[in-house]
Amino acid sequence: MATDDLMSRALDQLGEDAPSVEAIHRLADAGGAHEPMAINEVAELLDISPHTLRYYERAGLVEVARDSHGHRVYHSEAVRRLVFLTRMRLSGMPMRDLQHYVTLVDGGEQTVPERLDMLLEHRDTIRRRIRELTLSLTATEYKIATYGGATGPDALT
Amino acid sequence: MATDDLMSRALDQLGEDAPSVEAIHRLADAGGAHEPMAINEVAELLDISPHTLRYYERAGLVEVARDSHGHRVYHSEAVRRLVFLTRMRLSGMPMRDLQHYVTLVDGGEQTVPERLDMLLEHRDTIRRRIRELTLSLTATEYKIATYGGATGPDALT
DNA sequence: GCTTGCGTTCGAGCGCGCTCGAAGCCATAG
DNA sequence: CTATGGCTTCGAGCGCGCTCGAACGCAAGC
Repeated sequence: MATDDLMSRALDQLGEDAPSVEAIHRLADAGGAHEPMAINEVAELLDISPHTLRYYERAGLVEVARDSHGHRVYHSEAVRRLVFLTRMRLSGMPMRDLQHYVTLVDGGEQTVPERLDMLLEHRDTIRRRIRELTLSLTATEYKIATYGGATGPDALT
Repeated sequence: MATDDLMSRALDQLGEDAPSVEAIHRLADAGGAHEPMAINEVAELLDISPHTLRYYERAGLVEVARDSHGHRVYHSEAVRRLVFLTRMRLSGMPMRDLQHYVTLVDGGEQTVPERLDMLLEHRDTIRRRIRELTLSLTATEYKIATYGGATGPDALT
């Protein structure tokens, strides 16, 4: 009984925003070439503030070129890296780990195995988190469904 | 193609830990009666520290009785509330909101509609977060799968 | 020529959610 | 009888990830 509920709910979550299309679109974005961009454009693209972009640069996550006026110019390589970084941040990877990751990237091909390890571990972390949230979702929906029955089986107040 | 992948992955997430059983178990826990418990027992039950339990109490989230020595005694009502609170915290509800929620509970039956509103909104927040994480998971798995092809379509470095 | 506006650097500050330390009380073990 | 250990209160401190403010530069528009 509950298993079916959980299954259909999971499918609802995946279905509600036509996510496969969006996912493909984002992946395409990540791989595509960009014209050099100004900080505000990148900020809007990634939905973060220019402050945060400067912060990431200070933190050593990405190198950004300057134009003749000292203004930041984000080339496609920087943009692609930032797309990756913001996705990792959004999914909960700590700054620390991202800093370590980029030092690995700078370390060349021989660090590929360790980079893969990090990604595999992060994948598992995301999966755990999704399961955790799915449980909380189930509990919340249960409480919503049974609310008002103070004498009922909820009493979860 | 991608849709099928996403579906089966979602089902995997739900299936990996026999979650329906666990969910039912937790819900049962939440509704069941407990003997009065000491702070350490509650901490272990909820997998949080005694420090955090005292902090929640100071924050006004729960009232806890004392024994003759001034030590905390968690009756089943307090435990049930803490089960709920920690589940909400785990799923990302801010302390602020929980504080507001418990003041509503203290406000009596007439606050039930607002409480329900909060739960509905939180449910939507959890759903959004799950979708967000599912997207990041897809991207991470894609990167893992295509890693090493520096000339390939990934270039997500 | 001056204002407006967007960029720059740097360090400091903030909001959140804990987490800890100091000082003290009480009870049981040796 | 004393020491050990676990509880108490209280306020302070911390780690994270931004977020902001001050002081300044340059360039296009009126």
